[in-house]
Amino acid sequence: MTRRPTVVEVADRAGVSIASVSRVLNGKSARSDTEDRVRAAVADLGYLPDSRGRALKLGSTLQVAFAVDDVGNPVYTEMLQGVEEGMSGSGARLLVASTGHDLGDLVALVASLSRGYADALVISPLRRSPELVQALVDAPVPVVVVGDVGEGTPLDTVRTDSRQGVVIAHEHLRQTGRRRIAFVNGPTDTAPGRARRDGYEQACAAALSEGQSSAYGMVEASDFSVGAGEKAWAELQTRGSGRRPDAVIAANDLLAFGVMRAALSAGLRIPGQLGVVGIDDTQFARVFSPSLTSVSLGARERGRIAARLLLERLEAPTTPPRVERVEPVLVVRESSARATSNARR
Amino acid sequence: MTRRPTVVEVADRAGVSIASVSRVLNGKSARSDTEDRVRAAVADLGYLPDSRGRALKLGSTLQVAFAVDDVGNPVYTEMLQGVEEGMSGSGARLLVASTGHDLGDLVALVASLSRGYADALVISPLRRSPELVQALVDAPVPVVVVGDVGEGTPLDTVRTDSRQGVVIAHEHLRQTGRRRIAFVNGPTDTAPGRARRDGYEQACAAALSEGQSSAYGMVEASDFSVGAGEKAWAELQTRGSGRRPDAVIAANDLLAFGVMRAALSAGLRIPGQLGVVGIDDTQFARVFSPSLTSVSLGARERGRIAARLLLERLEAPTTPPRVERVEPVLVVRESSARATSNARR
DNA sequence: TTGTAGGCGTTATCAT
DNA sequence: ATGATAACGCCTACAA
Repeated sequence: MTRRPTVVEVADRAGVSIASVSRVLNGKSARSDTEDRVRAAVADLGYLPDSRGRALKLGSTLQVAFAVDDVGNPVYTEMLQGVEEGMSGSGARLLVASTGHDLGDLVALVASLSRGYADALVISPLRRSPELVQALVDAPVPVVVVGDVGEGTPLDTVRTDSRQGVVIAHEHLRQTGRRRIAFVNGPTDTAPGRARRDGYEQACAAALSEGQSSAYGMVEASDFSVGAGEKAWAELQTRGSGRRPDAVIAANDLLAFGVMRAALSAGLRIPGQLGVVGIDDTQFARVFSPSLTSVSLGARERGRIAARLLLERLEAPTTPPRVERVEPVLVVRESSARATSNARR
Repeated sequence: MTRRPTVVEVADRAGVSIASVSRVLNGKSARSDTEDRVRAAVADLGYLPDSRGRALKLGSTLQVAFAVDDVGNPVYTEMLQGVEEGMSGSGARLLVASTGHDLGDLVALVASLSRGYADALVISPLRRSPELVQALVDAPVPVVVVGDVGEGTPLDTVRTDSRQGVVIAHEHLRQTGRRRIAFVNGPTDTAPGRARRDGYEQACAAALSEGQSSAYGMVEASDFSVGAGEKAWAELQTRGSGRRPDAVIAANDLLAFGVMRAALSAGLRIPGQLGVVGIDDTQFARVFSPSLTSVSLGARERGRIAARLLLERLEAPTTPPRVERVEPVLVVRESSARATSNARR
């Protein structure tokens, strides 16, 4: 187990100076016989440039950090895959930080970027405190935010319109005949939670102005998980004016899965007695039985776009920040089919 | 946007030498007033040690690479979370490489570790070629393999017994009265594919020796995905001696979800007409409707153990390689309940 | 206890 | 076109 070769050994073996080795390896012009000898020496020794030396000298690491609240949520896995796709070919590696739910951790993470272990950051935060936004703006490396970070914040951003996503879901459910549409939201101290609540309120108001009363009420789950969705369903049972909702919009697919699981366990038929629509259109929405109608927010594409923005930002650090948008798209599946006559009790 | 401070600036401000700064920061003894002044300077300047300089000097990066075939498969997400848990507190960052399905990529990845961008590697390869095993053994950094890498390979390993997992699943299905048990396997050119096939054959043989004929046959899916599971179900329909299987063991949960989706779409009742058991016990097994009986292989725990082995290996590089085992555990849920009389046609 | 100086492996400047 | 040399930021003998 001998030490790894360095430029010095390569130079010795090729009979040239380390400067020539470096030049050849970095594609600067060199006499062809010099180049040949260097390449031969490199091949002989199995030399690979050390990324640590390189990082120190160049001040960049070819690493991008991806920070996310919960890698366990498939929507973030898909976003991760998008980022990976978007960066493939750039030679950059991906550093994944699942920050749990501690907001302080996130701020600390961003601050610690000034240790220089990543050239850039892609972050999709659930909660945005003023401190976090400030930390992102002040970050020592380029940052791309996937999500809502407030108008006018000078950061590259990939946005979608999840408020509108809820509106679309609501319209769809009304079109399938539902009139008592409940909303299972995530925590409203999160950006998506607020946006989606606004969407629900807007949709209910719109329905009312068309003479349709459709609001059943919102229940706020403790987080965006399956378990919280199950609890939210239970809570929904305790309220209500005697009548059950005939449809539920869930703020994301995990909550929707939880609602479906609880409702099906209680013996309800979906979509017969209960229509369900999720948000995110994660990979399991299609698979679940019944398959879940869901509003796609293009997680994978948002990841891809974030990566592209990042690469372009690294090329041109001074161009003004850009905002890219991905439109929500309703994907209709079984869980929201029109309640059939034989589904009536 | 001024440059980040370095030890030099800290030393200047504290009125000491850079050596003293370094010593204080690394917990070596120093006179208390020196220490105070250094700490004050550090705080004033918001100094954070540069990980690049540190990495070059110390020859280590505080980074661990985690390589996996498909981050889209929840079992690997869970393993990732386990690794993250196991490393928390070590201060190490996690570099995630989803290698797709190209084996050459994997070998290249391992080889590129000698660029020194990670101190260690946790890898859970689906396919193991002699080249890959050799690359792992020769890797310039400690490697922990989660999975089967062949007896006697001198590498830290976290194993489970997925062959036994299939046997357990088979026994369980027989106990619930099934007698025509099919096996939907993944590709048999993968290590898990082979182990699970062996388990199925062993289980069928054991049943036969007890006078129970239970073998329905194996179908090999093109990969370990939901879509492949759906196709495998279709293929299963084309064979068979007229009678349908009364149960399916799937080589992992994704395949099981695919089978369930296809079977339910075809109008079959689960578990009434078809019992289904998966492997991995991923987070959605509990959620699916009907919930999926699955053999847990402790993905998260294996990740945690891998991280522990790694940290211990970094402490003591010369101790002999170790093998840790996680036992398969059957988690019984709805999809394999005994076929009830009203479920008979 | 503290400071000086050297080196980790690389790239880049500046002579030649 | 090439080579000697100086950085990048950090840690750590070694000397004082």
